[in-house]
Amino acid sequence: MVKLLWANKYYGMEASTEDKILAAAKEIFIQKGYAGARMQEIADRAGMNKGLLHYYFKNKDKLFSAVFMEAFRKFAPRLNQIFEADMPLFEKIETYVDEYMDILLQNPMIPSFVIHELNQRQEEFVQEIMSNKDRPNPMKLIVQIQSEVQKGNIRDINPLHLVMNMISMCVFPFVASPLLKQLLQMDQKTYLQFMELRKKEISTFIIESIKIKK
Amino acid sequence: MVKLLWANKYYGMEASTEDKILAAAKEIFIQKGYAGARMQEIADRAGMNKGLLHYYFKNKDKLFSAVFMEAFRKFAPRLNQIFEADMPLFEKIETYVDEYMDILLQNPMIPSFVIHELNQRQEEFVQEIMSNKDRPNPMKLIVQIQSEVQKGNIRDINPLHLVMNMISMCVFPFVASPLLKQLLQMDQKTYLQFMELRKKEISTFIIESIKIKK
DNA sequence: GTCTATAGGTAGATAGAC
DNA sequence: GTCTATCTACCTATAGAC
Repeated sequence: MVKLLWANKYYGMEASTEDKILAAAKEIFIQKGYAGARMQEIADRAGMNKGLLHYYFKNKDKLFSAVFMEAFRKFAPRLNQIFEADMPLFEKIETYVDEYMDILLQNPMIPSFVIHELNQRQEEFVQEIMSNKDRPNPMKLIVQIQSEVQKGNIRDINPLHLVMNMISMCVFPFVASPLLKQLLQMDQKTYLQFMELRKKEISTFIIESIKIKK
Repeated sequence: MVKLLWANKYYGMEASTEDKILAAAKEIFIQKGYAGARMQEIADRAGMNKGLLHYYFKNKDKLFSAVFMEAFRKFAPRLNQIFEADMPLFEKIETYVDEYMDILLQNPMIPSFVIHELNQRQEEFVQEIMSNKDRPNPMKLIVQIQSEVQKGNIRDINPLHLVMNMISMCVFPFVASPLLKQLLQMDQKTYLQFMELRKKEISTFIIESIKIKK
């Protein structure tokens, strides 16, 4: 029988064993990291026996890879679409921040997971991951910024730093959320509301910094 | 015999066993995290037997705590000094960015270590850490920004977001360095040079964003 | 204080019944 | 495909010699 991927989600069919494993593994790996995750805990979370994990994914490494690549690919496609869109710069910045923050609000723990696991591994591994076609690739945006600088439409700024600023201001509050929540004395709900308002703040902050003063 | 802490550093005396353990544990824990670190590997790095680690620090948890608290405290004191300094806002921003980036360049792996370990643990643990007198505390800076807004010396901006922007732009490039290095096709040395130049870029970026247009 | 040896527990992975 | 039982390796921690 050909399994339709969307069937489980849209028609209330019980998830396949493989999907249950992946869902459980995602939770545990993202929360505890590769080294801290236990196959037993993933099996418990999936409501099944440990042996089944090995039946479906052979070993911990392969199960982890499946989870990691899915997490890694969650961000790039939509962002690359924006990076490469044919759109005025200020509008593109606003769109980028809005959509990036939306994806982050829906997947708040993925960035720290991906970053930590990339930190753990050798440069060769990172190179392999980043040669994937689904990697983030801001080159088109960098060229567009350079062009706007040359035309005198924005102040003289190094495009690499501008892009790094954009990414940093969006992602860091999610990566460091336990620290920042405690620092600002906010609970989880308040912090998420704060992030929602932050979309507008970041866009304004960037545009005010680069626009030419009249 | 009273041991002088600076003796080992300034007079070339051989480091004490305890200091050797701490130095080795720092390397391993920061590189691999608590869950990924092995007592055996720390002992090997320190050039001694595993049993000695337990003799000096009782267990893995206590050794980790010693390393973690030292790492955590590395940043706060100097930054709090700047946060609370009696200094014009723009000058304070420049000083903050300069000095923060310097500490980061000297300790590039500590932020991802601290952030990951705080992510792993319960809110109670984070609260305990953050009630420490050596915690980062930007309250004075936030008040100062609010005051400058009210006086009309800078544009109307939410001080919490401004502070979050400052921290994000400084720290994130270190936390996500494997990813960003690969994205920008830089080797380690080039990336560090890029970070050195970034000091000026960040200060300018912030000040251009908040200053009143003439 | 420092070492070797080992206890005691837990992890990933496999074998084999159903 | 799914379960139980178990193997083997490894990890933390301790015991005890020197």
